[in-house]
Amino acid sequence: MHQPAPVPSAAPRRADAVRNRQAILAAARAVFRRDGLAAQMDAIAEAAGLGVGTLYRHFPTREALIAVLIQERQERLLASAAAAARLDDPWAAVTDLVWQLATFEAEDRGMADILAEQYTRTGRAAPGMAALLEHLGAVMARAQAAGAMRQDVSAEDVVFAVCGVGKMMRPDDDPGRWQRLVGVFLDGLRGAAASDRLSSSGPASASVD
Amino acid sequence: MHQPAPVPSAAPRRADAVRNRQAILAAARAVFRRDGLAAQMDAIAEAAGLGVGTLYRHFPTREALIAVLIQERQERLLASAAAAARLDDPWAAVTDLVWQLATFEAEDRGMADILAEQYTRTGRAAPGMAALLEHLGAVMARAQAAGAMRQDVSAEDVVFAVCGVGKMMRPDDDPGRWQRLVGVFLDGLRGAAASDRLSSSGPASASVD
Amino acid sequence: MHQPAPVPSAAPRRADAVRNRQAILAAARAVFRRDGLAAQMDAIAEAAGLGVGTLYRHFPTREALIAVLIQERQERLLASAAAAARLDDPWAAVTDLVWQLATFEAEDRGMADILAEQYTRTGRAAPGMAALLEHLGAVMARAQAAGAMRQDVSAEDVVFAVCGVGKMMRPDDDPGRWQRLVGVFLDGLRGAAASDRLSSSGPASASVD
Amino acid sequence: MHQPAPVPSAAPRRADAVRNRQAILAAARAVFRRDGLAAQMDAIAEAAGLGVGTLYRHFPTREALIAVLIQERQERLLASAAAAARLDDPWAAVTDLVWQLATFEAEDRGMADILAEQYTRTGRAAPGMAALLEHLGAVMARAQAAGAMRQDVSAEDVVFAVCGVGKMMRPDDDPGRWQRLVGVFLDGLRGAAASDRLSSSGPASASVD
DNA sequence: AATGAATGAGTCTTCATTCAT
DNA sequence: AATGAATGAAGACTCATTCAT
Repeated sequence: MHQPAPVPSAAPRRADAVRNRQAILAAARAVFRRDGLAAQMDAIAEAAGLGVGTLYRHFPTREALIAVLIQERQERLLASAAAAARLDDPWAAVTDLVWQLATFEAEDRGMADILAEQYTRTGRAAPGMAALLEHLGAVMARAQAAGAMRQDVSAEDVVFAVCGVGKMMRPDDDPGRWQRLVGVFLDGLRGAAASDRLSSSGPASASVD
Repeated sequence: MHQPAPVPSAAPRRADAVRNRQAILAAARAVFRRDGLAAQMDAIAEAAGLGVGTLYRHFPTREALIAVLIQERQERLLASAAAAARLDDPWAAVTDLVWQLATFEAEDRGMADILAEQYTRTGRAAPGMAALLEHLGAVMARAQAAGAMRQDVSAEDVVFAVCGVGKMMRPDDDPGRWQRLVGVFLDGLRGAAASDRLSSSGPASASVD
Repeated sequence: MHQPAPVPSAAPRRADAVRNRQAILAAARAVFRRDGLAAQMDAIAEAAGLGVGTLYRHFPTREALIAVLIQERQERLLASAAAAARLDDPWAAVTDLVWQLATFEAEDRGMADILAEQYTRTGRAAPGMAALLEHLGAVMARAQAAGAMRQDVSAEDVVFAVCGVGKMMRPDDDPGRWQRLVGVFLDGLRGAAASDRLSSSGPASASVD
Repeated sequence: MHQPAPVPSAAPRRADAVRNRQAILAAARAVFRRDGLAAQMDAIAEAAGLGVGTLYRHFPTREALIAVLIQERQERLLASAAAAARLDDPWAAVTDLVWQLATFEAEDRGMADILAEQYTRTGRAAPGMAALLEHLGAVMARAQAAGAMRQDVSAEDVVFAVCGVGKMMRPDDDPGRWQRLVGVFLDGLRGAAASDRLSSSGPASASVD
């Protein structure tokens, strides 16, 4: 049983490299959460206990680092989303997925900022977001078909709303607030379309550009 | 015997100055909307067709400019809020005020960003926000007393939610989306507390920090 | 008795113009004294109760204003210098002139700064300074011929020394200090050359570039 | 068994860094000497053959750079001052110290400018200056007690006078001038108080503000 | 491969000077 | 002739990124 001669490029000193990569990602999450999007590369490197050079060896660009951060987190989110989609009760699947998403945002507010920012602005987060929207879309379709959910909202709408809540969260806010608001939102989502209700008759004479 | 109108109060050399001040404010709104809070003074000056120096003559500081922007808009908002508070129907007063707020955010998305960002953080917008919260609080208390609205949400909660939607808006989004979402939110807000409902049972096993 | 038809260019509204020019010069003196050389044109204009534009009508340049300031003051100084030069006693003429110069510096420290700065750096103050040096030189020659003063110092040396004291003065210093030091300096100046004295044997082993 | 010299204390990556730090300090001295206090950071960086960023890495602020410059030089000065204070002859100790100070100013005229400017104003150079004044005060007290020096001058007076000379010096002046003037000053300082002498009778009718 | 020093374009802000009113 | 608003070239400082050790 021969081994492939120790290829120099492939995966040398994997232990170190992987450890460092993880350290950087962890530090980046922590620092972004603390300082917001304005966090500096040096701060992240220091938090990781590494030099900036090492950081740049792993991530060629600030943007690249952020992209990976998004990617990583989305993977976890997609897993929960997939799990939620497997629930039997159609409405329960929707609420579960929404709570997962909101909790995800609450767990890492800095990332939530980035996520929302990027999602709506550029398409950086698009691949993962597409998958999320697919799951959510499927689950919502099921609930809407079962008459358990308003017909006039899309998966994009729901993500938009939850990201909005996520963007408003601050590290030391009472988590009760976002939980209350997600509850309100889900309540509004349940039942028939809103067109027959007074409250959603829309902006009266508002001049919407 | 008419005089060539000796302008009464304080308006010296105002033909240009006032025009330029308005040009700067307009440009600032536009640029902040386009570039977010990161917008640069030079960009604003250029957008206004003026030199940076002129910009600094009118607003001594970046912060000062932003503050005035907030101030200006808030005055308009507070007027609508006061009007909404005068409506007879308790629930109508709530929905009207919420729609006013949301429309306000939609009209100037860049400013909405700034407002939301600052509102929760430093309180740069605090004075105006306090007045808004007062109006909203009064209106909500009336609706809640009438049993027309959930008891467990505060005025802050509502502003938080609407600002969240505002922060997500982008200049070329379909306004239908935010209108739909505000409608959903208002629906969720109506009626008794949600504690007896499944949907708002909260994050199941979520690890909320 | 006819008047020359109101020539437009020559000297129109002389009253205003002269008054303004004086106001500017007075303001400049005051402001330079207060803020040092860093004083701004706007500050001077404001102190004069005029717009910057008017200031620039009278003095095309910051430098020009300073030059005139120097000029003006030098004229006064030169008058005292000429008077001192007319004293009978040779040594008294020297001390009187030196005291005049030092007092001049003390009266307007901002100007003293400017004077010293300009004198040694550019030749801006040169014309007036030349006259001053001539007076001082004549007076010193007389004293030196009479054996009442060291032979090895020049008029430039003396001006240099007094300007040095002038540059060190601050608006709220005790005037006693500079008076004491000028006294010391004059004492050192009196009598025969210093080459035969221990104290002025010069820097021992100092490495003077 | 020799080791590859594990440098003992704290000197990581110092080959370049230390060299650059020295280059910056040297450049700063040169540029301040040439341009006075108005010297710009960019000019210093360029003179050092480095980018501005590097300059700011070593000295966080313009002020910090100046402070270090002062500090560095003062240490050398204080050493000479201490040495002068140890001389047996009281008057020789005074003259030696004064010559040291003057030579110090002459060696780095830019720094002399800064020193004098700051000495009387903010006290940026205060700590070192205090030590200098202490040495000088001790030495002067000794000389005055021995009747070798005027009683009515303080250590501050002497520093003031020498700084004045320092401020007037320009890079290409003949060093003979300042040496001559310091000699004159020391001559004036020697012997009894001047109150019985004509020359120091003070400004006759001068209007001292 | 890791380090952190170096880089320099870009940011906010100031101020002497110009110019429309 | 007076005014003060407008101008824009600097100046101090920051920070993502590169590179010598």
